[in-house]
Amino acid sequence: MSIAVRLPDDSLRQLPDGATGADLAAGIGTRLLDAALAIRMDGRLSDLKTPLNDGASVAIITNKDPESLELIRHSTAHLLAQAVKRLYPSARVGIGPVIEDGFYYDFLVEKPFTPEDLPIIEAEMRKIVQEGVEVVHEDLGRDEAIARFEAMGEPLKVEVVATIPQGDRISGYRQGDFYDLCRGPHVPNTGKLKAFKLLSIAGAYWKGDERNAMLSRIYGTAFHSQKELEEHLKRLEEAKARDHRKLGKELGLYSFHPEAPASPFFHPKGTVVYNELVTYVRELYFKYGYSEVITPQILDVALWKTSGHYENYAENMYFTTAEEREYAVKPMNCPGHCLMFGSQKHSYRDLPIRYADFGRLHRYERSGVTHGLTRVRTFCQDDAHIYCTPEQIKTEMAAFLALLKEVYDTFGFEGMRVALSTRPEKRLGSDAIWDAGEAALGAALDEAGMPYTLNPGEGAFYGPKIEFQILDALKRPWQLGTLQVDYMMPERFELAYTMADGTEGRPIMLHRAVLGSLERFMGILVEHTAGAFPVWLAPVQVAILPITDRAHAFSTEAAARAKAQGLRADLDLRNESLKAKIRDAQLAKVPYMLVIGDREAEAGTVSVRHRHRGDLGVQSLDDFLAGLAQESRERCR
RNA sequence: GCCAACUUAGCUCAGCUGGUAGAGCAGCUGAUUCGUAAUCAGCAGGUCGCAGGUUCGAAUCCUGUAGUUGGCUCCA
Repeated sequence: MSIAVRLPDDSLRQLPDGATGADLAAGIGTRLLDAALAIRMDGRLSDLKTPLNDGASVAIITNKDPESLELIRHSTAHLLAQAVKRLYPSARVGIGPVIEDGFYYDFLVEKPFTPEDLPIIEAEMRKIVQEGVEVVHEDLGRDEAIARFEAMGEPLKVEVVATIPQGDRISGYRQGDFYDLCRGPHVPNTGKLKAFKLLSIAGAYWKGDERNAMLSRIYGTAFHSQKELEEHLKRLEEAKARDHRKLGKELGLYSFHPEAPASPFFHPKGTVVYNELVTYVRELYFKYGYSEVITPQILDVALWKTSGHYENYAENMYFTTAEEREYAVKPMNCPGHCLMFGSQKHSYRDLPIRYADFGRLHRYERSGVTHGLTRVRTFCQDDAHIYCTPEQIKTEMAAFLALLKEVYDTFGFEGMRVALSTRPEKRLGSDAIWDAGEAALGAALDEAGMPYTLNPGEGAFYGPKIEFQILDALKRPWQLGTLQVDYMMPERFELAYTMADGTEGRPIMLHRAVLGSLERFMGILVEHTAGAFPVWLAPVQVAILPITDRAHAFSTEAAARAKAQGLRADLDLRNESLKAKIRDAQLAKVPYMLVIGDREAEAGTVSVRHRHRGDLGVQSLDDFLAGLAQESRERCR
């Protein structure tokens, strides 16, 4: 008996019955057998030693195939578990999946791991690699699997087996003294795992649920080669160097204080950036027909009961009492806007009405989840609420998309992705209303030709939302903009407008933001630009550096003239060498430096240096200032 | 909130197993007047996050507390 399989180049190959992927690879060449990690049979990844089916299409997976990276990481996770079990026999294993840039494995241990354990575990892993332990697949019956893991004293694995749907195949893998429940596939031998590193320790709840036991998680990563691993570690370093918390401190932008946990203090330089962002958004509001409003910070709880926040959002709100009356600090602007809308009669001719509000919001976030500027307890949004008729949703949405694209283009954010978040468990309103809202957003996206993914259950309590995600300079994704339809709040506040036939209609409310929170946006922007803001945002746009005090008079004049044009100039009259002044300006990431010595002071010129492009030569002060003003005005990147 | 780690001068960090706190940079003073990433010298600066405890003695050990950091299912 023999079988035939089809190779990727469409050739057929005859093999004896029962032959495996390894046999196939060996038949083609010993070097291929050596490089082989797994096979893909009829589109499905499988172990190298899987028996081949007659007539199947089979490809040998090696390091060159993209799917092999995941394979290696998964097998490295197992290698980690094996090493841990050898070193700490009492440890119970949880799960060990592959994640974005590596893998993790969770363990139930009496004493959590410490960072000092990592090198020890890693050394044991290398030992197992040296041993070249064979990794063997085994099919298991459900009862057999449960019995086996019970016998092994692995309660978490037993629990996992119980969650595997009836009818699914259950399989285990043996590698020497270690046995694990796993879907696979895996590399055939631990000797194939060459480049890996354990990175960190973290506590993690079993199944991510805080009611469950806390496990000790070890994160690691693996690559095909040491070189790729090192490159990856270098990228991590780069990201660390751009960390907005570090740069914010170094550049004097903002600080945090225990007196106001997770609440930023913007220093003068950070405030310049912040205000420039607001100015920019204001200009766009003018262009796109928004009206800015100002609303109170603290409002009676009665309002929050009307809006539904009291029932659905109270755990994120701050409360306060005065004269025995209970108030809440606003976590959102929308209820205030509804009061304003409702205070006047509106005609269909007035709609849409777009209220924009930079009001300061406070939201209580659990202490463990705050993070620098990106997750804070007080912030402002470039927030606006659009009251419109049902027919106007589509045009409003199209206009919003145009606004969004304009803004993201200004900052150089690319790779926009869109997600539609649907009804959460905790919500207001009937299913019919949610059906309508989700359908309206979906249809609007379809009409705009924007592909999107679904985030089931991630919507706001008052309505579904669209979230817009971009990629920064390091290709990391960030969610910025959002657009939400809300039928509920107009209903609860009994908002109305007079329709053409004289009867009353209920407006639809759209919640939307482009930058999202200004605080968070600033953090993202610091990382995106590595702190080197474009001229229009730079706290100091030009540093004026006299070489000797003979040049002080002209330098002072240059600074005054820059200031007269609305430019932010810093005059460095310190008794320091030019080199030192340049170094300080470079470290402060000032876009332009003007070197002024005797020659320049004499001729009324400046020697221009750019923070990235270096010495740009001499030009007249007027020409330089005109160019700088233009670069700032046009918001060049 | 939970698990773990961290918290020493304005900043970045030393300070071994407990024996009365140190550097660089920044700051201040003075000298130097200099051409594209740090001129030199001197001075000053900390009740070691906070509160208890152990000890003859605590930055160091223990307990509590605050803040920060890494995480808390991209499902065997």
